[in-house]
Amino acid sequence: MPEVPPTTPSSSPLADDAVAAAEAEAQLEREQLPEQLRVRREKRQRLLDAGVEPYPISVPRTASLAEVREAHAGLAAGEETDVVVSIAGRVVFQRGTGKLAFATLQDGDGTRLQLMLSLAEVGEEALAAWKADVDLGDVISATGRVIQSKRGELSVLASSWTMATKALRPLPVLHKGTSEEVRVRQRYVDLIVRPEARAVVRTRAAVVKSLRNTFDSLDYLELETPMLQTLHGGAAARPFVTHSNAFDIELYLRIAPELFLKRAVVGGLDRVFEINRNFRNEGADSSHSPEFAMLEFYEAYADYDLMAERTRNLIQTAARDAVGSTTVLLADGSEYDLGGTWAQLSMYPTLSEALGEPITPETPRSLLAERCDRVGVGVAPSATAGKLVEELWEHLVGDHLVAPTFVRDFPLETSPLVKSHRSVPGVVEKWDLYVRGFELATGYSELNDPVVQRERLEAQARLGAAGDDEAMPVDEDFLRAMEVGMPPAGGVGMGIDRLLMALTGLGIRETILFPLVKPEA
RNA sequence: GGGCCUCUAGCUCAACCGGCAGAGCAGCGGACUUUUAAUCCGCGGGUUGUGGGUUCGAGCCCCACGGGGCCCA
Repeated sequence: MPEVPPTTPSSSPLADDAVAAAEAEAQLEREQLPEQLRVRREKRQRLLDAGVEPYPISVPRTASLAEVREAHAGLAAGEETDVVVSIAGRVVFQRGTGKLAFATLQDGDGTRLQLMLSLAEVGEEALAAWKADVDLGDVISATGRVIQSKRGELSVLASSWTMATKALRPLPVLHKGTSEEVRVRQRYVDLIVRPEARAVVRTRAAVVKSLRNTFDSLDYLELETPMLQTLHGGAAARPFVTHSNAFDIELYLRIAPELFLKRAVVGGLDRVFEINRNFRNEGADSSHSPEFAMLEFYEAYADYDLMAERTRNLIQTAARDAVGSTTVLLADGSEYDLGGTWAQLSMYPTLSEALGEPITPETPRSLLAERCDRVGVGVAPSATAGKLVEELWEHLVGDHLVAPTFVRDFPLETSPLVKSHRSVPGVVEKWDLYVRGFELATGYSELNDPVVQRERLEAQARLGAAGDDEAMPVDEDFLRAMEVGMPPAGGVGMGIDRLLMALTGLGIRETILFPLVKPEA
């Protein structure tokens, strides 16, 4: 985008000196470039000096590499056609003889096609220019007949070629991978050299498309609710804080869309979903990213049982749409079965079994803290009895769940937005879906009694005042919406990145195209 | 937050007990009209992540810091 140039000309000797010094420094920097980068810059300049544009606005292209492959499958070795095509692609592999050069071109979808340049067909000048100017990584365009080489490789035999984009940096060795650091820092390189990296992007897009299709078939509306919020609510998490210049107030990047989606349900939007980013100012590891894609959906007149069914349907349909089966192949080569109905178990009974003694919502905090100590779970002084139950359960049971499992009926204190259980006192109608030992989704029968909701949020606010920096503040506008009345409803939150992890067996940073990484030194 | 592993040429990696920093690919120059990680001849390419320390001598040992990965909390 062109900037308006400054109106004051920099003609003072001082400014000129500064400009000269900057130029000298830039020159020095160029000279200190590694040889391979310098050589490519020199080639670019040589092209310009010869009147050849290294970055033309457009180049001839009448067919993608895949289209050429499709239209000419099954030619015999040595067979030539009269079909002339113009193709373009990145040079990923080169072989040359004196009067004949071969290059492998790669298209954006990973399709490759061989290009041949023979002295007889392309001419002396164009062949010499090819050898002098083209490096691995350049994008080029070529026009010529489709033929099958003597060794049986489908090829375009060039009658002319032109530079499409001169690459100034060499590609990594094609037949090794990229290092883990290059993968996350330079995904653009990773995508060129590693087919698996391209596949993840496509799988992710297919999954999201499938989710949208499923929602569409259920008459759900897709909404977009605020990412910049004046209060952070809807989850137990530390928010990122930012500042609005226009309003001169602190704002939070959202930790969850929940409180706004529920306002929408109050307004009569009975079936709504949102797929968008959440931000949590917490640790980053192989299953947590500070920004992550979240799906939340709410349905009036549904409860947590129906929402569990909806969730299973969404995931199994996404698996079939994105990878072709509910039995998925993981990155380590093992298979994982997401098909059929999934196990359901209840938190307090399974924890009681694991500990060998009955644990109920009435079990005193002191006993739970002692059991945490015994099994090596760290206890924060501010943690409630319910929090300790969850910690113990995760440690003793959750981490070991391999097959997809719904864990039901959570402690009340840790679930301030969930309705109390219809028959079991002291617990709420909430489930977590565990897949391969991690939490993939959570579902509620949503709390809609505004008086109880106020009590729960005020209890949260007291925890916050006592130092719990994950506690929610009281959101008066949300409570006002609840007072207007939300129909009975079920709701679910599911991490999109985690869903990709479940379908592929990859770490979260491999499922996110451009994950947040620390700046290079 | 804690533990373990890792950082060497553009890329992927070597370098024995602390003793002249190397290979393949890539690059540069040359030969070659059917190659498929072509082949053959020749050449260049390094602040060993950063800063300290020990030592006659440090890529290697010690300390601190930074980046990445894995495991745990």
